[in-house]
Amino acid sequence: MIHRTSVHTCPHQPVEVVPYDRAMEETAGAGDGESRAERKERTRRAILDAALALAADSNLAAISLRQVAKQVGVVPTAFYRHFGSLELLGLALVDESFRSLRLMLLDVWRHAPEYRDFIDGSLPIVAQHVRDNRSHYAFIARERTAGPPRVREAIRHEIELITRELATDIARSGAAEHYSSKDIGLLADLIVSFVVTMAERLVEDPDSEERTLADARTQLRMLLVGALGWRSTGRT
Amino acid sequence: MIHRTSVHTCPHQPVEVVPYDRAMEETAGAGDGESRAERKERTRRAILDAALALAADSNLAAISLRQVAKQVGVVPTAFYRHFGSLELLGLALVDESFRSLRLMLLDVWRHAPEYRDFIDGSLPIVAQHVRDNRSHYAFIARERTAGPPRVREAIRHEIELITRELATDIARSGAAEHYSSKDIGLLADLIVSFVVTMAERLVEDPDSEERTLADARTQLRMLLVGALGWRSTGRT
DNA sequence: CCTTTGAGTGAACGTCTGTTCACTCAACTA
DNA sequence: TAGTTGAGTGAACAGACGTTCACTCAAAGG
Repeated sequence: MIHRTSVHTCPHQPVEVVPYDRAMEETAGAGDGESRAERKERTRRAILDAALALAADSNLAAISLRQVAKQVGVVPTAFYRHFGSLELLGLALVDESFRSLRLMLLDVWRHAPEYRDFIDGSLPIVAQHVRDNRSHYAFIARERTAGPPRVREAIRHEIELITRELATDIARSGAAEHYSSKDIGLLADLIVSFVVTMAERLVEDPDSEERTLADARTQLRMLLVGALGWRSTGRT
Repeated sequence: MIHRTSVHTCPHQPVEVVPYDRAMEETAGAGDGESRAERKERTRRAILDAALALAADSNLAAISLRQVAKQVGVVPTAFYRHFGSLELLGLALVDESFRSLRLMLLDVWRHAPEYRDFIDGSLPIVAQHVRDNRSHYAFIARERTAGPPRVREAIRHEIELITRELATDIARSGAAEHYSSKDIGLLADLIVSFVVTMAERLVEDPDSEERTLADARTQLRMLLVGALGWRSTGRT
């Protein structure tokens, strides 16, 4: 583990997550009509958020169950009531991230039947979504290559699903009529890979969003204008 | 930290690195003509290799100085004689990885003046290099997004240098005569990003190398045939 | 030859780790 | 209303962590 300070005592630097303040709730009404399930869900959320925030400074494999618990304001053992391990927590975060992402993509595909619209209309929507869910995208970007094997696998699978969906969408749009279905898949993969790279950059350097986006637009146009003029050599 | 076992005692699973066996050397001749500097360099190498092997199971931020020392067969304090911290060790690994990578690229560019040669001739060379230096590529792929900030920055910078070099090479080759210099830079970035993605896949799933390579060749052809027919709109 | 150097040692420190266990006590259910 | 359930508690454990310090003792250098 790499410490940020060179001293023994790690000063427990404050993270953005608001600690789960049990005292406050109890003084302010002694259980103001909050059901058991609601309270459990609230703690679960607090754990997810705390893990997301703590992992942001390094990564999932480098944080500890106890750090998460302290951040949430709960005793370490309470963690096990919600997740069997940090790895399972990671899988939950993958799930959560991609659920939101898929909803966004549905919206994108509804509004972009043509590839030109795709470039000018969709990229900003993706960028907006990255901006609104930075910590989730940062998590995906990191754990995609550095996470525990099962987490990596889960992310890889989700991205593959999206790629397949894009492929059927390209086929349906008729923008690549002369492509074999295999080559449509490769084109979709090319586009998704590119967008993943772009998202990584938006996450890493949010201040350059405008420039990153402008460059990406040009690059995507190079890629598509070219690729769609290309002639597939395979059959079906 | 995420443990691979659910028990207290971590059984210290063996890694491929041969432990630095001090006893053997001393019994076998009591210093068989090895200079002080040579011995130091040998320990340094052993530390680098041990860190590379240990990080392969998770990542740099998740391994400990003590694990590395145990793997090398040396007492924890000895580590400090070679590196001030795990982060500095990481920077050394970045340096080492890219030194080898740059030599390979020099070779590629010398043999590929035309873009068609680039696709059919260069991709296999890159793939070969990934195969021969898997642990280094795996390290770069992971730490590029999940490493300590300074390590991430170092990797980003190295990749940027390579991109610039490719851009001047494209310009010199005259393959994109109608491109503005800025757009040549964007094209180079597009190609490098693509190759990085391909390298990540070769690392993650070495058994599918042949298929990954064939797909990448098709995709790169889509990208280049298209992009080089594209018309730049900016001015120099 | 005698001195200096510096890679590697080994004990010690205070802290943090994952996991166990028996427990409390408010919300739910019958 | 009495009984069950289960989220959260708090102590305890054995071990791993980074870092310090004074040390050894062979190679290097005068």
